[in-house]
Amino acid sequence: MILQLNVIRKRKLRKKMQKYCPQKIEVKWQKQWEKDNVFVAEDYSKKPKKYILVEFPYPSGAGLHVGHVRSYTALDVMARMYRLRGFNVMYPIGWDAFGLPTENYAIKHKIHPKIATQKNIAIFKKQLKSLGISYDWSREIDTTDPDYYQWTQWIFLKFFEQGLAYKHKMPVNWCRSCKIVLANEEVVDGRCERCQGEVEKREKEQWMLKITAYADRLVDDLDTVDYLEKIKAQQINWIGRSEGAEVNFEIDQKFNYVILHGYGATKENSFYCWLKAELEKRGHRVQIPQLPNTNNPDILEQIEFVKKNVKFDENTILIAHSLGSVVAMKVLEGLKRPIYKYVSVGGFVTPEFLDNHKRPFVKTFNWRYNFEKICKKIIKIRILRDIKDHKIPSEQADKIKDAIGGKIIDGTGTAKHFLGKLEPLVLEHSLEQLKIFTTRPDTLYGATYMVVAPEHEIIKNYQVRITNYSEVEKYVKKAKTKSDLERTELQKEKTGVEIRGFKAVNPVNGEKISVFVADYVLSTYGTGAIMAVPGHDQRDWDFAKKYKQKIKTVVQSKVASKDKAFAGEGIAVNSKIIDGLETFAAKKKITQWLEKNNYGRKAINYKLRDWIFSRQHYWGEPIPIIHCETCGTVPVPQKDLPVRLPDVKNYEPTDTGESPLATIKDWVKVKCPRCGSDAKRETDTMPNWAGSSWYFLRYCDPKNLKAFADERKMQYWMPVDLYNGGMEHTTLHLLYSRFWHKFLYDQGLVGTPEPYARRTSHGMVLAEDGRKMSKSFGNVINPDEIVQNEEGGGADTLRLYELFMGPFSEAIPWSMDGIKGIRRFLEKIWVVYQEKEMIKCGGSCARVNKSLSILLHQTIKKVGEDIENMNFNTAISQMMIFINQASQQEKLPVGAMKIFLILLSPFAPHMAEELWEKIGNQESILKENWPKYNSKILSEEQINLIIQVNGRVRDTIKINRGISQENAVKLAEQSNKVKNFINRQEIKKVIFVPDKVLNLVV
RNA sequence: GCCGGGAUGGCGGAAUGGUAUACGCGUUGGACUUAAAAUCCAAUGGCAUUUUAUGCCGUGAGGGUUCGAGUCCCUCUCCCGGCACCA
Repeated sequence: MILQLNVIRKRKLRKKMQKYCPQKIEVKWQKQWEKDNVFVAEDYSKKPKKYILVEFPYPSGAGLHVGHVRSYTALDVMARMYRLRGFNVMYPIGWDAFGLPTENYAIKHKIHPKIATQKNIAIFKKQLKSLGISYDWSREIDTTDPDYYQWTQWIFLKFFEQGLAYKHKMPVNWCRSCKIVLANEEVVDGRCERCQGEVEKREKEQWMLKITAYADRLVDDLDTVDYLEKIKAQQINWIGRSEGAEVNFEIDQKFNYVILHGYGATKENSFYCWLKAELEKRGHRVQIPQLPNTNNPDILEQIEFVKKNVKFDENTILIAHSLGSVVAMKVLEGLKRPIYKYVSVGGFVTPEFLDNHKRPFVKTFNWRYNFEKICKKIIKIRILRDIKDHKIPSEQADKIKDAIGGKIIDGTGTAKHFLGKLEPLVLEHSLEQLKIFTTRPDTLYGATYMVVAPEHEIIKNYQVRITNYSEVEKYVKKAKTKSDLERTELQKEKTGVEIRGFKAVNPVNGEKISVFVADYVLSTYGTGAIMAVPGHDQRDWDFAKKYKQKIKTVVQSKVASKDKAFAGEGIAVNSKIIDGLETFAAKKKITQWLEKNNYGRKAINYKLRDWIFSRQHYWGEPIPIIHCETCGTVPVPQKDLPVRLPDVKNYEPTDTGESPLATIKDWVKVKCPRCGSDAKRETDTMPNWAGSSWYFLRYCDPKNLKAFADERKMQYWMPVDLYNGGMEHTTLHLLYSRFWHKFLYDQGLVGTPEPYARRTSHGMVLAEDGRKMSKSFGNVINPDEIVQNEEGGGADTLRLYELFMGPFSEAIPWSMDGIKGIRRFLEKIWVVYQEKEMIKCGGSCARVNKSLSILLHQTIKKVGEDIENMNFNTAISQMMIFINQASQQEKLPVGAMKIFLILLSPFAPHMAEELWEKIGNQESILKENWPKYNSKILSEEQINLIIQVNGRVRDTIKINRGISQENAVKLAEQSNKVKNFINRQEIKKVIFVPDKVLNLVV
């Protein structure tokens, strides 16, 4: 009878039950949420803030990828949970829309990239909304919006003001097919990251950002943030800091030195005496003409004097201090044949001193030069600047460099204005030396030859001294025409040519050693020259064997081998001053020795290069700079920002490598903001990485017209509490944005040194065949297909599946069968909530169903903890366990089932809302609180105590938690199974882990 | 070569030093059905057995620590990711 009644009741319920139609309920709730503005983050709310961020997408024509969905839903689950836990959550989204794919699309289809971008954004937006992700759409940003990119330009100008954005002529990576300069980061295995085309080297003037100035802090500050270990490791690896020493090897050539003193100085005063002595000690010839009227100089008189009394030739090195540099330049101007080197020590070219009034000669001097002529008279130029100089403004060095070229060496004199009794910097640059970098200064005694890169300046500079120049030149030319790809592909066999005509001197033992040119030495790392220690470096060993150079052992090894270099650490041998020392101590001691004797110093080198910031393309932020013939490089004044991208007929880059902007004459032509004369705009644009380097700040205050973001708002929201993105951005975007943020921090514009408190990465979603999803393989899954599939899909199904497929940070192949399982799970929930009888439990669900209640609290605990640790897959498993048990009950306590819906709501928000409504709630589930678990209920669970004999499981007994060891042993001894194994032997030892295991050792 | 992370059923994967294989997929059997699909129930690491219950073996390989090891230590193999002639 009762049975029959149940059947009738069930049938009635079945009639009432609706089919699960995800499409219907999902759209319904999405509209509702939008209407109620439920996901808008409130500035300055009293609730604790939580800034959750995902990398904003590039709105490509291909639409949303299932990989995007994985990252976005994962963080959506977190955002939704934190809201339920009472946090003021900001979860924003926007568009990183400048860049090549859109430009290429524009070229192909003759559509303005702005229009293509807007179209793509609309598609992405629709797709994202169909997933029910709880973004705060009111903070949407677009990097291509002039209101946005004016601030990208503004920040660039800050870099420029601080000297961290500079123009530099350099060999750059040039992609032949994209016709674009690539950053080092965009070259993968010598090929263009985008088109796989070959990359060649071209000399070009480029805008650079001085990220190397932040290298140390970018490494060190990783200790202050919570990033996945592998992300930290990759960043450290990429920056590639190595500590070692710089060592100078003197060249064994003799030179004729001429020293021109400065204002008020004499031939005998200290500065020159020490230098003369040092140079003569080394066998060089030194002349110091005493300039006439040193306290009241007349420039013409001094020039005539020098011309008359000094003989210049191709071996002359001219060192001029202070006012001597003015005389020197004038003398050089009039020379017939070039000298070798000019060293300006605290020199200047225009009459701007810090103590102008004390200098009567300022007015009498002729300050006009013919720089072109001067340039032709010098092969090598060094400009030494004392950054603490009290007489000469530091811009003077830059002015000399602008006028005649050369290299500025910044340093501090032992006394101001390089007037000390021995100035190491002056000595170092007066001498002719090869500077090298090594991480193993302890092997210096084992250096038996040296190698310079084909690009090294010594080759050009020493043309007249190199006896086999044509052979060397041939090798260099060949090496330079090789692309990076060719150079690395042919790396097996090392090649090189000995440079004849001079030798280098090993400072520790005075040995004269040969210098080679070889392309296994890179011009871009260290100093472009190395000391070769074939005994302890495999590359040098290979080269030495081929070119028959000596191999010396200077570090003792236990694993001595005749056909391999020993590169490990050990005891120094055959190394006079460091013999017997361990590597670490040996390095320290020899470095100290080098420093003391002016042969070198401790040094740090980085693999990281400065960031090439120019692109010769249309679809990017114009670099806000104006070139004026009289004023030079002038920043666009802030009131003229943004520099808008003009419309152009043709988006293709020009064959000269200039941006298409260069073809718009009206746009390029502009008045100089400083002097008002005709000037030209910079036509290069910024790389794709610019806009994304600061976008997380703009979300704090997306509509601000007066600043990139309001200080107080940033104070409230920053730093980002959780930032998730792909591993592929670890060395590019992540590093760049940390760099920008640190720079802004130094400028006092943001409040924290690091932008992201925690950084995680999602694993890639692979295709079912285990390969990458790609159009060319035809294995791409479109999320729309899943969302719109009525029978087996829906947004909730897709969301859950993407999180259930495997550990969040690992790459997992897609599985259509896996989706089926998730949809079944959702259907099961649907059925449980409609078919089962819900019992009111008046505060205690445990009274209605104790075991389900215990399971519920286990589930509350596990789901909450798992979400925080991003173990979404196991959180979902736990919910499945709960539903499986619930589905086997006739009657369910309604309180427990409500709580379960709250747990489910971050994962399957639409279903949770719908069922929440169906079981009779008026208000949205979003207004609920995240449940807390009750540890008392958890402790009431009966557990299986494992009984082991000699460490092997023999039985389990059901017990209440908290059983004592005594009682446990008593119970165990009653078990027949256990008795058999004890077999009347004596129990020697009892190991008892409460509530887990009892081990009897016999 | 260097740096990181891995290796667990037929598959995706779970396991604070304490019952290895949770959860899902698949497979097999059963129920429902004229039938199929869907759904529901049950079984599902291997081997052995005159005791169907019990034993033994099992987390890439080999050693070790421990009452007890997928988990810790040492050696090695393979796979994935990053860097790479970086001195």
